Amino acid sequence: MDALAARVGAIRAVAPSAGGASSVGHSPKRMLFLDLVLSVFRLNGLLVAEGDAMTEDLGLTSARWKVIGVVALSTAGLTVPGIARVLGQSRQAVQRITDVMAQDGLITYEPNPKHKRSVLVLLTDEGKSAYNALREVQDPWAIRNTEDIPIEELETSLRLVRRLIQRLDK
Amino acid sequence: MDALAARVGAIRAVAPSAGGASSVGHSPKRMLFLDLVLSVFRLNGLLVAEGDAMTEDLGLTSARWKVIGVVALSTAGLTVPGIARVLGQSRQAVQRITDVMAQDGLITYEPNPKHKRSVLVLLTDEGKSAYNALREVQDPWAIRNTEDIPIEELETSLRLVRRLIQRLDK
DNA sequence: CCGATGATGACAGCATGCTGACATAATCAA
DNA sequence: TTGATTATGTCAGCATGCTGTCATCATCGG
Repeated sequence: MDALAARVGAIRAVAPSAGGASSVGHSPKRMLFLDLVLSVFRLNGLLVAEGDAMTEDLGLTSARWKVIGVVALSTAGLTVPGIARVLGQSRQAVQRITDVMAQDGLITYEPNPKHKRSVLVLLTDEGKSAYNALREVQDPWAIRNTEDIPIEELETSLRLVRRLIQRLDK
Repeated sequence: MDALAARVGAIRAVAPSAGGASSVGHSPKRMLFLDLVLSVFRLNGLLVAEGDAMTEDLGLTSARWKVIGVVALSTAGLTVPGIARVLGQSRQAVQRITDVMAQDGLITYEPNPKHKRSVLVLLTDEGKSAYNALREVQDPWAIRNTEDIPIEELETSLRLVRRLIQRLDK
C-alpha cells in the first residue's frame, strides 16, 4: 500500500474542517506545499539509502560521493570550508568526512599557496578511479530513473526546488 | 553567490568530456536528474532547519511535527510502527521521538484493544494545542513560500517527487 | 491445535548532520 | 600600521536517521 498517498488523503480529508473558515483560494497551494515538504523528507531518506547501497562496493557512501563529486569538478582543489559552501553544509560536517576519506586514501591534503592554514583537498589516484567508478554506476541509475519522465517535468521540478532553496538560504 | 548554481555550471561544463562518447539524447536528463538529487539533499537540510527554527517556541522540532501531524490526522490512534510506516522511517527512529514526546507530555500511550503489546499513540491536550499552534505557524509559511509559484508547477513537482519515491521504495 | 512466519519492543552501535566554543590566522578598514 | 572583523581548525555535545540483534507476542496455514 502507498502509505504516503494514504496520509495525503487523510490530510486533504481533514483540512477543510481543521483549517477553519479561512480562504479557499490558497488552500490547495498550501496543501500541495506541505505535501511537497513531507515528500522531500521522504525522498531524501530514500536517495541517501539508494546512494549508499549503490556505491558501497566502491568504498563510498552518499556523504562521500557528494564530497568526491565536488572535488573532482574543481580544477585547482578546494578547501574544506569551500566544499562545505558548495554543498551547503557545515564545515565541521565536511571536515569529518574528508578526514576519514584522507585516511582511506581517497583524497589528500595539499598546501594551499593562497592560505597557510586552510589546505587544499585533492583526489588521489584511488579517489579518481573511485569517481570514475561512481559515474559508471550513477549515470545508468540516473537514466533508469528518468527514462519515462518528460524532460519538461524535470526542468520544472528542478527550477522549483532551486527557487525554494534560494528562498530558504537567504 | 549561488554556490549551487556554480557547482551545477561546473558539472555541465565538465560533463561533455568526462561523459565520454556516450549518448547525446539522455545526457541532459541525466544531468538534470543528478542535479535534482543534489538539490533535494540541499532542500531537505534547509527545510529541517527552517522547520526547527519555525517551531522551537512551541517545543517542537521537524522530527516532532512529522509525528504530531500524523497522529493528529488519525482518528483512532496509531501504533509506533504504524507512524513509522506512514512516514517511511524505521520504527526505532519513531520510537525514540515518541518516547521523548511522551515525557514532555505531548502524547500518551494508550492500551491497544487490537494488540496487547503495541500501544496506541494519542495526542494529549497539550499535544493538541501544540498541533493547533503548529498549523498557525505552518500555514502562513506555506502560503508565503508558494504565493508566487504557479499551482501547476507545484503539482508537477509533487507528482515527480512522488513517482521517484514510489520507484525507490519498491 | 500447533508450529512457522511475521510484527513488535528494547537495546546497542553507527553515520551524518547541526550548533557552540575557543584559539589562531587572514583580511580589511581607519 | 593597527585594530576590528572574518575565516579557519579543532574539539565537544547533541539530534536524527539507519541497521543489527534478540526475546516475545500475533497471526495464519497446515
